[in-house]
Amino acid sequence: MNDSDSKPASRRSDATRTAILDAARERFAADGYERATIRAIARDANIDPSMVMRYYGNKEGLFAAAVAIDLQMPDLGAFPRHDVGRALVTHFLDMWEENEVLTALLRVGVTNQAGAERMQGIFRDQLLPTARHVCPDPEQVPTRAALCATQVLGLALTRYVLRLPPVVALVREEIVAWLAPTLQRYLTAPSP
Amino acid sequence: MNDSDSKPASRRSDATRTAILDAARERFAADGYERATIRAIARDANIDPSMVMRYYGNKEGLFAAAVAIDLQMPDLGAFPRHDVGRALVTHFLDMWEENEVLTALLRVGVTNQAGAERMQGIFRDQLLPTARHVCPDPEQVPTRAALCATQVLGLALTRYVLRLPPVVALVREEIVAWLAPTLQRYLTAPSP
DNA sequence: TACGGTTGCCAACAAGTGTTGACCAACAAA
DNA sequence: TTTGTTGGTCAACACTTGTTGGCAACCGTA
Repeated sequence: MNDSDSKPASRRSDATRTAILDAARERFAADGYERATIRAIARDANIDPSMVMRYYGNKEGLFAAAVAIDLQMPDLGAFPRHDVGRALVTHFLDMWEENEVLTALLRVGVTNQAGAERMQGIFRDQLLPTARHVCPDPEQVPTRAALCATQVLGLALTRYVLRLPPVVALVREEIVAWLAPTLQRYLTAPSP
Repeated sequence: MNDSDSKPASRRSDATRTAILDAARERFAADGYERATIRAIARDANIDPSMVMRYYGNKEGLFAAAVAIDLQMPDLGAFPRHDVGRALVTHFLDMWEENEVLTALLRVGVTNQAGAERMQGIFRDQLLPTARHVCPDPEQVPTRAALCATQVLGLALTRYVLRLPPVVALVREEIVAWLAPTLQRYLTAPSP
């Protein structure tokens, strides 16, 4: 342990490490925290369960390593003001459909305290700063960003987790057309 | 087992039975399906775990008995057409805050297949028929009801489960003021 | 009184969990 | 070669889970 930062220093076991992370992401996304067992993850990664412990300490450490979220929020200030709602929806749809990690975090956030706190952190560090660039009154930023979160997470919940049939049936363009005005209003409309 | 229906036929053990159900509701709401253990529920109800099995067969039976949801949906046709959005939000806020069962079902729906299917059933049998009374085009009813579900469940998720601070901080009037127009549009506005 | 059913507790089972330590094979540096 | 480090497996640990069957106390009825 001489290189404690900046240099990953490729190890011979890197393949195994990433195999574990991949399997973990998949299992956490499909089963949630409790039902995603270390044994099942190890089986998916074709290694022994004890390797998971060696490389990631314990189950919480594995989860922390597997689920690292970067929303890659765009600069909403760069869009025409009347278009930020649409920009937000499309961005979130992109994120969510290319990346099972978001579903994993949502599932875990519901059953696990640490997961819930992680979601709070992502909201605070990634969504809030973005909203700051479009909201008129800085004092209203948390409220408006929170309202956007309710709508976006509600869509993710019903579409990717609960799978309500009519929500699953919606095509991308419909979602954008319906949700964009909602987010637009939450972000920029005068406070009611 | 001679009275298989209609007459509850009060038993001496009724107090225990309802104590179990109460404890079960609380635990399912707080912990979700997997982490709400029968032992913990029995401890809360001050009885032996084996009693739970005797009265409710198994854990799934207990969940089915504990979580029976009646949304008590109002007849939206009785409201002025421009007011159905507001009526929906206030009704759901009432339901959700007086009744921990809804939070229980939401938590379980995320981690348990049977729970998810139960939510789909509630949507189909209780929300859909209500929406039918306000939507112009019957063909659009599922879509519009589904959109309402995304917003309402998103609020419940972020407020009662994830507890995002700015969502928790919202007072009832703010929620109504912000969400009513959204639901109103999802229900009655012309399809975009 | 005796008796059958109900209510309840206790102890145990089998299975599955996260986690640990002993042990072996391959490799790299000396 | 020898030595030390790394990657990996195996078997077991301590514990928790849902679930079961036996047994004692109580009840209303006959």
